[in-house]
Amino acid sequence: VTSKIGGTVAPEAEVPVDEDLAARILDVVASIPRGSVSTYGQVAALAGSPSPRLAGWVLAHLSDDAVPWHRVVRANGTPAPHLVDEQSRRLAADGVVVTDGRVNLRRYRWQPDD
DNA sequence: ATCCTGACTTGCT
DNA sequence: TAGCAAGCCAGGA
Repeated sequence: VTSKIGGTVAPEAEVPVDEDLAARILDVVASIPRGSVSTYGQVAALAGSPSPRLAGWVLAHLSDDAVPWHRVVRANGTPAPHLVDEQSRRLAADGVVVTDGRVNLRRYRWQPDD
């Protein structure tokens, strides 16, 4: 399987362990273009993560300034409760409209094929 | 070892 | 539209 992040990836061929997996997750998030958003599930799928929770965990613990974590929301378009404020501001700065703490995914969802 | 919690999803009621 | 349960992974008590 090919990933547009930076090379080829084998989701099921080999056991993707923490570091590589975490790195892939961060890469995926880092590749989300400004003005678009993605979901934990989508990020997990693209990175080959077995669980969306892991994507959340990685962002919560291993993200740095180079990672636009604010472009990742939950499957229903709502940010996690404790960061709705900050995230909403950052998204607004990206040009993403957030109404009632919610993003219209049908409109802003990231299509890796762009 | 068990139970609980957390930047989650999906499916079924 | 809303609530609930089951899966899922990492960590802490």
